[in-house]
Amino acid sequence: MLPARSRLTRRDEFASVIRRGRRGGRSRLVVHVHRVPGGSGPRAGLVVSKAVGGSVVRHRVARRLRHLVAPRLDALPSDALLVVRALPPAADASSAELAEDLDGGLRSALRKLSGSVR
RNA sequence: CGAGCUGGCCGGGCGGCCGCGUCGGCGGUCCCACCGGACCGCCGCCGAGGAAAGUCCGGACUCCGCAGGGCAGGGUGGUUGUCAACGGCAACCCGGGGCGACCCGCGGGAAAGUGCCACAGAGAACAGACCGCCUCGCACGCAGGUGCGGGGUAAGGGUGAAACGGUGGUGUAAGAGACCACCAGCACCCCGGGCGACCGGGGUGGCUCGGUAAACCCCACCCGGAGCAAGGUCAAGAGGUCCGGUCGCGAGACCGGGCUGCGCAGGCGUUCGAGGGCGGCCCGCCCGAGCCUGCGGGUAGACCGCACAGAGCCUGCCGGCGACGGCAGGCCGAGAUGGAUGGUCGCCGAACGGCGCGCCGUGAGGCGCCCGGGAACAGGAUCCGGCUUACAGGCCAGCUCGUCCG
Repeated sequence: MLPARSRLTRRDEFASVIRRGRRGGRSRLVVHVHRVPGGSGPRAGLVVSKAVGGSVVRHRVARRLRHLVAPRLDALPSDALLVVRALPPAADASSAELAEDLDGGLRSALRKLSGSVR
C-alpha cells in the first residue's frame, strides 16, 4: 500500500494538482497529474466524495485505489503529484475494473503532460 | 412432538502471497559542543462494532463566570430503590390485554380557572320534546276516535365514541332519585396492613359529577453558559512603531533587529458613563475606557490535549427478589489526522434457488444426495454510561399452553 511518505497531505497541494494538473477522465474516476520542481519522489492522494456512497463504501473504494496506485507510482517521474478522484460509478466496481480505468486515465494524463511541457 | 413467551450470546471460518498504522527493540546513515533528533532497514506486540451509527439524554474533562435576589425560560412526572449522573435500570403499585408464560401504558392535577369537542342527531355540557306517552280546551261524530291549539313527561324508539348512574319496587294522568332497597361510582371520616405508591374493611353524605393537560394552565422537584475546531504551547502573519546599517543633495527606498498584533470608514461613549461580569429581562453590586457595525486583509501549520490504571475488563466468593454493591485474584485492550486495520488467490461454507434424483408420509410436507449460489446492518476520531434506530441468519438457557405415552 501507500507508505506515509508518498501520500499527499496538504490541502493546497490537492488544490493545485486538481486545478493546474493534466486530467485523464474515465467513467469511474478522474486522474490528475501535476509536476512540481524539487519533488523527492512521486506522491499520490485520493478524493472520494460523499456522492460515491456511505462511509463503508467510500473506505472500500479508497482502499482498493490505494492498492492499485502503489505499484504504478514507481513509473512516474520523481517530481510528479497524482490525485485520483473517484466518481459515483466506482462504488460497485471491482478492483479489475478500477485498474482498467486507472491505467487508461493515467495514460492520457501523461500524454497531455509530455505534450504541453515540450 | 406442536404452538408460544422471556433472557443471554454469536454475527462468516482457515490458509498462501503482497501491503499499511502506532508502539517497542536492534542495526545503519546523517545532523549535533552536549542533551537529543531525523531518515532507512529488520524483528516483535497490538490494530473497528453490537450497534463503532443517529447525536436523543446523562457525566468526565476544558475554558468563561461565581454577590446575590426576583421574574421569565427549559426539563422531568405512580412509589421505593439503584447509579458518578440520567429522561437509564430494577422491584413493586395502579390501569389495560392474553387460557397462560408474559406483554403494553408521555401513569401528577379536569371538584382553581380558560379553551376545544368533528360527523350524525330534536338535543353535546347551567342538556334536550323529533317520534312516542299522558292530560286540558275547542271542533266534528251516536260512539270507538280524528283534527287543531295549550300544557306535562326523559319510562320507550331512533342518532352517536359519549344522551346526565343500573336493576327491582313505591308512586303518578303519564312520568322522573320524587321516594325506598340492593349494586356501581364519587367525596369525606374511622380502623387494620404496607417504608411508600396503594390495598382490605366499616360508616356518613348529597343522590351522580363527560373527555381533552403531546391545549393554555396549576402543583412538586431539577437546571449557569459554551464545547476537544473545548483549551494550551510554539511558529508564521498583513499593518504600525522604534533602533541600526546601506544608497540618495533630498523626499524616500532597501536590508537586519526589538516591541505590538491588523488597516480603513461610520456610529455610540469616558462621572448626564458606553461596555463587561450577565447567558432572556429587571433590581442590586463590582469593574470600567473603550465598544458596536460595515468593508478590506491575515491565519486554519506543528506539538500537547490524545491513547490515559480507568465510574476499566475477566474470574470466583459474599450480600440483595433484582438493578446493583462489597471482597479477593488476574489482565492492560486501536490511536489515525487527506485519516492505518487492507488487496488478491485457494479451500470450507449459512440463507436461498433447481419440471433434478431417492426414501418416508393418505396429504400439506419432511429427510438425504446432486447442481447452482456465495453472507445482513454497517466502520472509530476526546473518553465513558444509557436510549433509539438498522440488521441475513445462527446458538444456548428458563418458562407457559396443548396433545400423546407412562
